[in-house]
Amino acid sequence: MVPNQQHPVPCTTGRETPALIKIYQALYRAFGPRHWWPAETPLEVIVGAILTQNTAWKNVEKAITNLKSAGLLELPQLNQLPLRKLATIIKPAGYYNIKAKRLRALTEWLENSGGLEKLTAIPTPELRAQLLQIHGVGPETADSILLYAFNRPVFVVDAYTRRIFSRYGLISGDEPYEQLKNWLEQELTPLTGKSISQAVALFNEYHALLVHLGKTHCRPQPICPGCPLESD
DNA sequence: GTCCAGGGTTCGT
DNA sequence: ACGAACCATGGA
Repeated sequence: MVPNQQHPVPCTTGRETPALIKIYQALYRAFGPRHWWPAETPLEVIVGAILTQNTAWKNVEKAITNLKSAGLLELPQLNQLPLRKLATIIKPAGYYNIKAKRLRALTEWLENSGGLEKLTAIPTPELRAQLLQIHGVGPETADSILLYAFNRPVFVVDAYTRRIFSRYGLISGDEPYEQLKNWLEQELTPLTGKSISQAVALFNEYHALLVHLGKTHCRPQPICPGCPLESD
């Protein structure tokens, strides 16, 4: 993965600090940098993005370990591996039959596009549109890939994002995906200065922090005991 | 045994 | 444009 070099603290000169930034700052103070996405290469990010669909990350790690130790976490090898074998190898991640097909759809796209390097030249809206065409790639998976594999400034909306922001009254929680994504990007982008890489760094860290809060405090039923956001 | 996890597709209304 | 069933493993 590409590290986020710039410390993603937005400039909040003028006016009152927006709630979205106060939440971000509270999370960053409480948890520190999350160093997302936990992967060594963009391809590993992409594979992980499919494998983690509605699945605990712990199980994804086992599948990725299997792929690595078999030397299959490279584009040509992964794309040529028979679907039956691929499904067997990623079994711990669950839904292994559909996920094998989804991985294949992605690696075929990568091969037909001339590899990850060529795709770097494509503008974000077009790249996002191409990703959404791929079978098994929905909005959240596409945006995870755009942000964490291609370093594009998109906000990844997931269940934790909805749960946490709605619990604090910022949203109702049942808004359409695109609406939430656009709102978050429009609210946060003006606070990130002019550089795109700063927006990338903020979106990267913010999503990672939301997931960490969600996993540790913000499950569906129980209410957050000792939630870091309560003391602000 | 039941519920949930870093979703998406398909098929009903 | 929504709602529900479906996919499947492993941990709590």
